[in-house]
Amino acid sequence: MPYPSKTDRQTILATALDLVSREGIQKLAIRSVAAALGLAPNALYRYFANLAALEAALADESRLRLHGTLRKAARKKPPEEAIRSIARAYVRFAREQPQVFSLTLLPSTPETEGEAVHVQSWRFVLEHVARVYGEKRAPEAAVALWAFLHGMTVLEAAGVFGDQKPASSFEFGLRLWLKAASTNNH
Amino acid sequence: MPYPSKTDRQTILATALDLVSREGIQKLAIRSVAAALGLAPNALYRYFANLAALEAALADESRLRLHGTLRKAARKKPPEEAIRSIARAYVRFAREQPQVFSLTLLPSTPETEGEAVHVQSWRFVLEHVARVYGEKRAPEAAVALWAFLHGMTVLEAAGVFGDQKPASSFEFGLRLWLKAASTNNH
DNA sequence: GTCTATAACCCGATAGAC
DNA sequence: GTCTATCGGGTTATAGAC
Repeated sequence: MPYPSKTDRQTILATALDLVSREGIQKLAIRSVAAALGLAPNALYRYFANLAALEAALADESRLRLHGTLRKAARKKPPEEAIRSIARAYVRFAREQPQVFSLTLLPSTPETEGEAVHVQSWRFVLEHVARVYGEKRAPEAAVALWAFLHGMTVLEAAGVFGDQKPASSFEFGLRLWLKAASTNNH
Repeated sequence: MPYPSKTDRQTILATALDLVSREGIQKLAIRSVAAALGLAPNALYRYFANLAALEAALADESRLRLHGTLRKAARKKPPEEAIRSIARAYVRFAREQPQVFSLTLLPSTPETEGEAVHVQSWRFVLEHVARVYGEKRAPEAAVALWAFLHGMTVLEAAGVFGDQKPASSFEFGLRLWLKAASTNNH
């Protein structure tokens, strides 16, 4: 009975993401995913054109998860507290799921069906930043904050801080950013 | 005449770094380096225990080059201008030699002969930051600045800004950081 | 110190049967 | 839609000759 499907796109994606989160992106391979699913390697080509397509889909999925985490962190919080919460959630996500987080900036699938997660997520952040920085300066402020947070996660993941978490530097940067918002905005 | 050396550690390192800067880290292999040198692959094992050791040495070398660039940028400049110059040099290095820059945070060779470049470079930055931020708050301020700059380079390299350079966000973040130094420090 | 040869793995992708 | 089998390529690392 070879005909009924043993798998589907979402199952493959979930399995692959699980594999990446445990073994790292460098262990991702058509063969390793197929083995984890108990399938022959070439079965996956029915769902993804090639390895690059699978990676792109994983990147989209990781962005989706990060976006969900940030949304949840900001829900129903006053402007400044929302920013603090988003910032903390971003760093925590990177810390707790480093391998998934590292997929976040990988190329996305070309097809722009509806609206890319990337765009959607960026608008979400922009709206929250605008609440404390004003519409006009929101883009620059948002990029600066994003860069700072992302840099912190990269440096930490690279081990430049040794064993101790750079909590004070995180607070330092965030406070600095928030202070500029409150003193400069009106 | 098989005995006279055809190569040495430094030549291998330079060739490998050249290869990485042109083809990217994923093309680095014992074989590819050997081919670029016109040697048999296993000749390299006389100089490096394995591929990981070669990579670690490359990471050290890339940090050395970055450090040299930053030193040159800061030379004989007044405190605040030195910071601006260092920041610009950091981003420019990442932009002009992205592949070499990406080696910068890779693991270093375990041997701690003398002082690791990493430590030396960090102290250099710290001294310059202390000149504008004071000794006490220098560590946190330096980490925050580093994270911001590094984040900017990573985001840019990932292509999140599309074609345009985020010059205004760079200025925004740097100005914010410098303003906090001048208003808070005395 | 470099050479040739090779062992022992890894991988993506395709062809053709069922 | 999944299977087996295979092509064609990659890699690290080692053995032994010179």
